[in-house]
Parts: sequence; structure tokens; C-alpha cells
Amino acid sequence: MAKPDKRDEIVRAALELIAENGFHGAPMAMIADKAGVGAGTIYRYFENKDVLINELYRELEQRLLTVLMDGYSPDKSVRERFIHLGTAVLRYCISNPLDFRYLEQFHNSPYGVVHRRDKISGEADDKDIYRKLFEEGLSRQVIKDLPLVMLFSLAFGPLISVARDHILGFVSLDDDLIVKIIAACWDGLKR
Amino acid sequence: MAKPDKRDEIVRAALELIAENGFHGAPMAMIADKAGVGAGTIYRYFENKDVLINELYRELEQRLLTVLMDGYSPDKSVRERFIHLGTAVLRYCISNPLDFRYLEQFHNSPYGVVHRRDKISGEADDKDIYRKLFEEGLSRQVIKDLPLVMLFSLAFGPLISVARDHILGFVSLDDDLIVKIIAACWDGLKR
Amino acid sequence: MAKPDKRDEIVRAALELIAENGFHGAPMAMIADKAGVGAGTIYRYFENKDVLINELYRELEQRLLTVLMDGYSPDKSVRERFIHLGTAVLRYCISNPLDFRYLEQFHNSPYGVVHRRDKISGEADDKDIYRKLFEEGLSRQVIKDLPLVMLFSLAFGPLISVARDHILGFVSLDDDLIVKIIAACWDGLKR
Amino acid sequence: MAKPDKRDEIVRAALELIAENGFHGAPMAMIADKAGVGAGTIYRYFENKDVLINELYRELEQRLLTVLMDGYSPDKSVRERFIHLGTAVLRYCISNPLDFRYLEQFHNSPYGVVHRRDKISGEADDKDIYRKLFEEGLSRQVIKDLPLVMLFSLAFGPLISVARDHILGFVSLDDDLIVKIIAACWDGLKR
DNA sequence: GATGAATGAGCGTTCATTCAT
DNA sequence: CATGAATGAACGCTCATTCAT
Repeated sequence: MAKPDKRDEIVRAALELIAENGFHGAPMAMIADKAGVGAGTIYRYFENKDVLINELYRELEQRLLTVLMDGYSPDKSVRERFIHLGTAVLRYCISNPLDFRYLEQFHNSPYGVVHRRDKISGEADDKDIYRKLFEEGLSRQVIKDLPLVMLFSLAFGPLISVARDHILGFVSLDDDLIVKIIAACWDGLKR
Repeated sequence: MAKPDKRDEIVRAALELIAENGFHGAPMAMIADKAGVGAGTIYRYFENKDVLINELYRELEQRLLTVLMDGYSPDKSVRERFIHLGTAVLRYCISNPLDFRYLEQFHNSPYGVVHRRDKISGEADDKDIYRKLFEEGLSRQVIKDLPLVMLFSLAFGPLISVARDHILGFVSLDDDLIVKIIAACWDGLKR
Repeated sequence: MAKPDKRDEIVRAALELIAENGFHGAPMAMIADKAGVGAGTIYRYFENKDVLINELYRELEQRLLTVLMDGYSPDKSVRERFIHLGTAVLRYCISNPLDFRYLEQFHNSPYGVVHRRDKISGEADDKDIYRKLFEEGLSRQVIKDLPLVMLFSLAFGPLISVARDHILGFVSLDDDLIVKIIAACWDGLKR
Repeated sequence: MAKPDKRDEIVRAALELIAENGFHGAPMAMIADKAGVGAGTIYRYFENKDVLINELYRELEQRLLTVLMDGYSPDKSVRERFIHLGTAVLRYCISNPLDFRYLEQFHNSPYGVVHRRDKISGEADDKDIYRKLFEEGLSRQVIKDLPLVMLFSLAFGPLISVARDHILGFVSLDDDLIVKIIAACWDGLKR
């Protein structure tokens, strides 16, 4: 295995450039430059730009999942768990704006669609915690009887939107507002 | 005067290609081709690609606004008006998937950010109906006391997410689900 | 014959645009616009852009020749005639900067080379007066014994250079300087 | 470090094509082709076409300056120095016709005007030798009392014209004629 | 393994010219 | 005759990818 140093630098550089400038505002040469490696070196670690983009996505997803699971207790009520997760997501996005903007770019691009399709018969990941939580909520009849994907929309739609507004400077989220917005999302979900 | 025929064909082709492939999956030559015109012809109607993209956006926004206003009655309750609007938005997106995907691409791009910033001191448009509605809801104390932008997130976040899922085939929205999701959004908003 | 009005407008517009912006700063559409005619109309009067450029050149050459001949008396001495011509040329260039700049552009372009080659076995024109004058000067042994083309260079080189400098604002030619520069040219020529 | 080989080939190709066909008769693709490199390669060495054109100009100017200075002795008389310089210029132009035609194209274009304006508060270069020479000639009262720019015109105008005629085949300059034309220029300048 | 110079297809855009009206 | 909308070849330039060193 090649020195992970270089791989890390490439990934970091790609994250920063793509988050700030979008996929086509981040040429491979610029990524290489920012990473302090030769242009050709990127291709030792990633077959091509698409692969780099997808692997970077997976890494960020993993980081987010780790944060979500930190302090997550399956013993608490559905509502409490929902609030734990929502708060964690929002705080993560706000304190890691590059990660958030990258994830957004990814989702709003052909990559995102492919990715979701691939996941219809998916393995365990961040969304799965939610899936289990929602399924439990459904069976306990504490949340609305709607298809899972719609519950995701109800839960994530406002969060993502609000996180973007914060990052773009249209609102300034503090702890109070974070709590309130998540409570509001819960109001949308709960039966 | 130029036959508007050609302008229309260009706009239609651009809509379709950009909705399906994103801005950089839609080269001018391809748009021209699909529109059945010469490459240079586009430039008789639009100064450059940016202008084409922005004008197309404005046209779609206008169409959507028209649909929203159809049957909108300021005399009804805040809740009823919210449901009218939400239903109209969702129905429009579902029956005009290209429009919806175009609007999404636009919003999730530098164009969209610029557009929003430009509109901070904005004139009457579709978002303004919502603004007025929310302000009334706030003053009547029927919706939560949150900044306007967050109310937008609460209202639109789930709608957009759900519309996308429908278009990508992840859910199949029927009238029943539409009513339910909008009711859920209302639950998120209402005090 | 078509209304000469339009032809004149086209020629005038072409002169102005080409003099100010060069040949490729003067698209046919812009010339048509400035001339107040349709783009296609130009092609009724001139087969193509090259023809327009060449005909315009010929017109300017003719105008200049007329000015040169005004008050020209074959009876005066070679020196006096030379000074008459030089003064006339310089005054013309200074008071018709568009004409001058056009002529310059023309000479310093493939058109100019072709034009000169075509003229090696040439008819009567402005240069011919000079040719006769120089031939007479040679036979009278009042000017240096050099090939004709070199005499032209000695006579015109400084004039053109000085006219350009005046138009570009690097010198300001007044009557005194005009007289002096032409006298200097004569010093270069005379035996 | 890139082999300067390629840069040289590009420069040579650009020189040849532009000298022969003018700036717009020398598309980047054609230059690349003639240089035996890919179209994109040019942009590794020159930011854009303008930069290529200007750098090539500067290189030629430098070469010419070197030739001028070779054997130049500030101790000789103004006349002798003038003749040294003029002879060197003319010989250089004649034996490097591509250089000469390139320099001409450059001077007779917007580039040239910008270049001259930039140089009004200029550093030492080829023209400066002339400036010093003329200033000395003025103070010694051996050359005519005219503005510097006009002295340049008197000195260079005929030289350039005669060099062009030679290159286009309208005269054939030999050593004898070179000496004579420069002597004639001196006659024009001297008091 | 690492490099970065080289590549060339592909982009957005311009403009001389044509031809239906 | 006059028009100007339409054309498409050609331009300057970018960038993902390759490969000799």
C-alpha cells in the first residue's frame, strides 16, 4: 500500500476545492497542486476523477456516521433518539461546512442519483440507523404512517435546507434554533 | 422579427438536456442539435450560455407562480392557503418533472446562490406569497416563531425532497400521499 | 444601378470601423449596422469583404490623388513640387485621420502586398506623380542616384511615420513642423 | 523542467506563421501543428496567444539590440555611430526577413501601440541608444532641431520601408545600396 | 513509486456569407 | 431590391488522462 499520506492530501485537497468551487471548478491539476503531489500521482490512488469523487463521498459519509453514533443509545425513546441524531447531523454540518457542501454537491449531481439507486438494496450506513428508528417508530405508532422515503424527506429536507442557509449566511444557527428546528421536524413526523 | 418558434425550440432543448444531464452535460452544440438549429443560432436569442440558463429559470419560475396563484384565495385561513400552495407546488413538480429537475439544478449551483442573494431585497414572486403567508401566520400566532428562512426550510425542504424521490422512482406519489405530506409539513410549521 | 446612397453609407461605415478597430474589429454585421442597412445588403454592392476592403482602398487613394493634384504645377522646380506634394500628403493625413489609419492598415496587411505587386506594371495614380517627379529629378541630377523604390522610401517613410505619431498623440504637428519635416526629407533625397 | 526544445519550436513556428500570414493568419492550432506539438502544449509555455505574441516580440527586440550593440563605440562621432547602427539594423532585417516581418506586424497592430505607450517612461533598450545618440547630436548641434520622435521617423522610416521592399523583392539591397541609403538618412537628419 | 509535460477532444463563442421572405 | 435570421466552420482555450523519465 502506498503511503497513505499522499492519498490523504489528495482527498483533503479535493474536498476543499470541490466544496468551494464545485466539480468542474476543481481540475485534477489543481487538486494535485493543492495536495502537493504530481498530477499523475492522483491516478495511482484513484482510477479516475469519478472514482476519487465517489471514494471521497464514502469517506465523508463514514465520518458523519461515526459522529451520529457517538452517544447514540438504542434504549432511549424514538423521539429522544431522533432528536439526538438530528442535533448531531446539524452540528456536524455547521462545524464542517466543507464536508456539508461536498455532500450537497454530490447529492445534487448525477453521482448522487446513481449512488441512491445503488443503495436501494443497501448495506448498513447512516441512513440505516434512521431506517431502523423510523421502522420502530412506525411499529410503535408514534410516527406517521408514510413510506420510509417520505419520512426521510420530512426529517432531512428541512435540516439540509437550514444548514445550507446557515453556511451561506442567510441565518445564523445557534443552539436554541437547532433545538427548535429539530423539534419542528419531529412535529412533522410524529403521529 | 424572429419566429419565436426557434427560441422555443432552443429553450425546450436546453430544459430537457440540462434537467437530465446537468449544466455541463448540456453543451451548446448539443442544445442546438436537439433544437434543430445551427450552433450560432442560439446566440441570436441569448447572449451566452449563462443568459440562456437564467432566462430559462425565470420562465419556469413564472410558470410555477402562475400555477400557484390559480385558485389562491387570500380570504382562506393560513392553514388552508398553505395546503393549497403546497399541493399546487407538488402537483406541478410531479407533472412537470423536467421543470422540477431544472429548477433543482439551478438552485444547487452558483446561479442559485447569486439568484437568492439578489432577491434579498426582492420584488413580488412565488416566494413572496409564502413570505406574506408566513408573516400573517406569525402575527396570528398560528405558526412557530422562527426566522422566515427557517420556515421556508420547514415547508419546502420536505416537498422538494419528496418530489425528487417521486421523479426518480423512489416513491410513487398519489393524491392521498400528497395530502398527507403537506399536512405533515403543516404539523412542522404550526405552533 | 442601386441607390448610391446605401453604397456610400456602407463605405463610410467600413472606413470608420476598420480605421478604428482594424480589419477584424469590423465584422460585416457591425458595418451593416453602422451603415443602417441589412447585413445582406452589403453583398449587393460588394461581392465579399475583400472586395469591399479593396474598393474602399481605391476610393481613398483616389481622394488623396485629387488632393495632391490640387495646385500642382509641373512648371515649378523639382524641389518645389516635392514640397508641395509632401505638404499636401501630410496635411491630408492629419486632417483625415480615418483615411490615414485605413490606408496604413491596408498597406500593412496581405492586401497591401498584393496591391503593390499588382501595381508593378501600374497605371497612373498618386505614386505616378512621384515617379515622374523623381525621374525628372534623376535626369536633372538634383536627386540622388538611387532606385526609384528607394527614393519613395526616403520620401514617404518619414512622412507616414510622422503622421502616425501625430495621430497617436506622440507629437503635435503644426505648420512649422510640417515644413521642417518635408525639408528634411528633401535633404535626404537631394544630391 | 520542460525541454526548451518545445518552447523553441513553438516560438519558431509562431514567428514563421505570423511573419508570413499575420496574426489572424496564424491560429494556435496551426502554430502547434507546425511546431509539431499538441494544441494544448502551447499553453504550458504561454498563458495565451497575446502573451506568446508579446514574448516573441521581446525576444526579437532583444536579438536586434544585441546585434546593434555589437561593435558599437560611444567614442565615435555621432555620424559614425548613426551609420553603424543603421547599417546593423538594415543588415539584420535583410538577413532575418522573418524577424523583420514579425516586428513590422507587431508595430502595425494594437500590440505595437500599447507597447509604445508603455515605453514612454521606458528603460534602456534598442531605441534608447538612438535616443541618447540623437540627444547628443542635438546638444552638439550636428542634427536638426526637431522633436525626438520626428528624428526617429526621419531615421527609421526610410530604413523600414526599404527593408520591406527588399524582402518583398521590389529592390535588391547590396552593400553599396545599404551604405547609400543610410547616408541619405543622415543627410535628412544632419543640420 | 512518483512525476509533470504532453496530449487532443471538446468546450463556448464569433462572424462571413446565404437565402427565404 | 433589401432584409436579417440562420448557418456552421473555425477560433482560442481547458483539462482528464497518459507515459517517458
